[in-house]
Amino acid sequence: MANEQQYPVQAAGTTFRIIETLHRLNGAGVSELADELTMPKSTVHDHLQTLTEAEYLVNQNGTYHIGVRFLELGGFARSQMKFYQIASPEMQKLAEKTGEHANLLIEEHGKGVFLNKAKGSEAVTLDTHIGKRVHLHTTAMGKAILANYPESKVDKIIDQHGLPSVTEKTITDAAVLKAQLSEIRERGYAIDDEERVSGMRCVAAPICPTDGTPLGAISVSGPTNRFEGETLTTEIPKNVLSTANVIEVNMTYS
Amino acid sequence: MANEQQYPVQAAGTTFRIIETLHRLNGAGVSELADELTMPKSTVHDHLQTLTEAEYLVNQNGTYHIGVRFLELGGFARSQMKFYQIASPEMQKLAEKTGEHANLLIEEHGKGVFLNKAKGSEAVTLDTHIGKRVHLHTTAMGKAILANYPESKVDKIIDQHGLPSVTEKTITDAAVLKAQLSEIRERGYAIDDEERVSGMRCVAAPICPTDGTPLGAISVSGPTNRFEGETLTTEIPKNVLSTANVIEVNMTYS
DNA sequence: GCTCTCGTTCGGTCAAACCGAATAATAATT
DNA sequence: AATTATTATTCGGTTTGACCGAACGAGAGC
Repeated sequence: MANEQQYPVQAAGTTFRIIETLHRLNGAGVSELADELTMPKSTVHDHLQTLTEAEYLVNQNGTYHIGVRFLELGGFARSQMKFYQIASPEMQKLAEKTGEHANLLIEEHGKGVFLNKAKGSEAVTLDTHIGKRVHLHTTAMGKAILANYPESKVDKIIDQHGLPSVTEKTITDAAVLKAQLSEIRERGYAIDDEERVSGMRCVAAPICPTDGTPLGAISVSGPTNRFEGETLTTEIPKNVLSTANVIEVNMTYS
Repeated sequence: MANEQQYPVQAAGTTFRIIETLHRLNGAGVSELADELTMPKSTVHDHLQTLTEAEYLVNQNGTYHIGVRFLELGGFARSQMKFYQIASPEMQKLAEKTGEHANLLIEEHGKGVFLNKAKGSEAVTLDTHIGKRVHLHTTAMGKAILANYPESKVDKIIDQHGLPSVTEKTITDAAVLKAQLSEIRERGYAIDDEERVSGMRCVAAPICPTDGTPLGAISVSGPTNRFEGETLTTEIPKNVLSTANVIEVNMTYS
């Protein structure tokens, strides 16, 4: 992997590297960041200063943290999406009906981004916060989206992000993935069998109104012991597909 | 107002100016942005290129948009906040009990940031998306927070952001505001009477566990015709204060 | 009170941010 | 379809400011 990315504006690249490291470390001081990034302290300090003055970071007695200011940008971007507006209430109903977690995911730059989640009565606590980015091939929603992309786009995404494994059941082979994608395309829905989180299964359907390009996907997820047999193969898919259909219809008739 | 802000890393300042303009215009092309910012197209293009490659912007056939990638940063920052974790479910209950919108706001860099909102059965559609930033003096939640800050901090915030009016009822005089803050401090809750949005009233209580410094505030908001008489002066405040108290207790006993 | 570590400030230097101008691509108009 | 207008993109030079090392200050720990 090429380690040195070269953006047209290098300083902006540095700034975001710092932000991302701060995100990863969940807050840090100047020296800690400088060590982590093998950069001079003064440079890091310059950037932190700038970001704090611009009100994107907060300094809690020496430790810098990502500010909720970023929610303004992300939250606004999300609220502008027709798909999010229409799908959210339906997703809520789906969670209530099934008693499990319902999720909403879109693709951006070849990765999946959770736009929303709704908690059902039985739902277990999850690792997914809103905005979380995941590799598409590790989730049912991601696979549902990929299955409806042209193969060239799928190849591009695999090339861009690879197929890293996050559990022992994650699909790491392109051929295996593609075979499953064509299955999904025929069946209409996708299943994730502990491919992202051990002990969790997930059933997802893509949202593809008008033409073929999927706008995103919805899913229901829960522990393996409640996601098996008839429930997994019939009942849950039926509910997910039905909700997906309602969203598709609502999307076309604004 | 000083027009030329000078950050230690100017390029980062430029990048965020572009991002903020893109946010304000809700997407734009290179030329439009260059005009708006009176910058050369090539410079704007360099930054847009960088931001897109870094996956923070998306390019939809020529028009650049803020990506939901920012949700990852903001959403994570929020999810790490104990206050958010504890207050959210209580806020949900408050919305159900009152049938109106319940809101959660914290202060960051002298402005108010909406962390969450819960929709009651009767709730009208609102202009506030999650992450929205507002001037503290224009909302009941903001005033509830300010009322529990030391005067020096209040002065600093007024100095920093001023007291701009957004409706004809917005408080624009520092003396008037301070008088109201001391009232709020005694009474324990704050009221916003169409000071941010015409036709809307809001009742808020600060969350101040352990020591005096407020962590944020919760509120219930709705149309003026449902927020009057006994409801406004007794019933709603009772519910809001009770919820605030539950949150405070839960905060102290982790 | 001393030391060690961390955050911050300062000024020089050379890389790169910025810009103008030229080119390519797209949309609009006739 | 040809032409024009407008857009996005590329390219290379200039000079600014990003980057860095080193010195300074603040604070915690012993």
